[in-house]
Amino acid sequence: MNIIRMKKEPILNNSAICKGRILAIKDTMELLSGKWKFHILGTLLQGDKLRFMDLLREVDGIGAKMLSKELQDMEMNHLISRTVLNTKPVTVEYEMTDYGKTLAPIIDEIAKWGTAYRNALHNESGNQ
Amino acid sequence: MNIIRMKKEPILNNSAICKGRILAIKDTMELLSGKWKFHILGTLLQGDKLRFMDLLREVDGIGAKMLSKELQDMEMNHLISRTVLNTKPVTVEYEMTDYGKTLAPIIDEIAKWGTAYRNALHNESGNQ
DNA sequence: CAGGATCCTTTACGATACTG
DNA sequence: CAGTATCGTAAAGGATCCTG
Repeated sequence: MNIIRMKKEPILNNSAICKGRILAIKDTMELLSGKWKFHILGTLLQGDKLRFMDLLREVDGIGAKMLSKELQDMEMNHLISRTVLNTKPVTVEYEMTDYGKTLAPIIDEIAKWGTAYRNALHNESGNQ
Repeated sequence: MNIIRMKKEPILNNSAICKGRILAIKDTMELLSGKWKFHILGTLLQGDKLRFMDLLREVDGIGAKMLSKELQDMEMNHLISRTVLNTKPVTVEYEMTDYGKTLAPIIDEIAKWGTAYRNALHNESGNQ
């Protein structure tokens, strides 16, 4: 016996109106999740090639394991590139890809916000 | 004997030039860390007040526990406000504070990037 | 409805060693 | 130098039940 099921469309209430935007945010943050991605990207975006040890020093507080993992992660997503040089011992350079550089506006906004508003907490008025 | 020491300035190589910027990024991300903050903020920024259950539905995938925790966290940082209404049973509304709304440019950039570039991965040229 | 309490599983993260 | 391996802690995340 074939029971015909009403093809129940997903309810499109107000919630769904700007769903694309929310999906876009989710998508982006999937690439940038984790405690260190923005920090690393901010560092790589301000100059050029950096070696592993450079990053270990510049990204304050990160350990080798996390740095390694985050770099691999972002390399897989084509945000940064990894170049091994024929020196001895080997030198490895990391830098932003062109694709990764398109993240600059995001990082810039974050840096700008941090500069402008972090101190705003001090003179808290009745800002609720 | 006074040995005149060259007043060795702390080495200001490229690393230190934009240190403030990096600190600003770290600061900002401290407020926005976690898997769900951007998602929740993006949702709250696109409309007005939302109740707990609304957010539970809109923020796709989050559970009650995490939502509760993230909301408390952001309320503590004055990014959002929580209002309890005298209904029965109680209604609780969340919305962005004026301070929280200053995050809009960041969220916008993230949403914009997600919309523009998430599909870029499909037609990968030799972008390396 | 808006959550908190409890329990349990899975990642995330960190410190310390060790290798090519 | 540029990592990996190993181990241990902390936080994320889910399920279920409970309360005002």
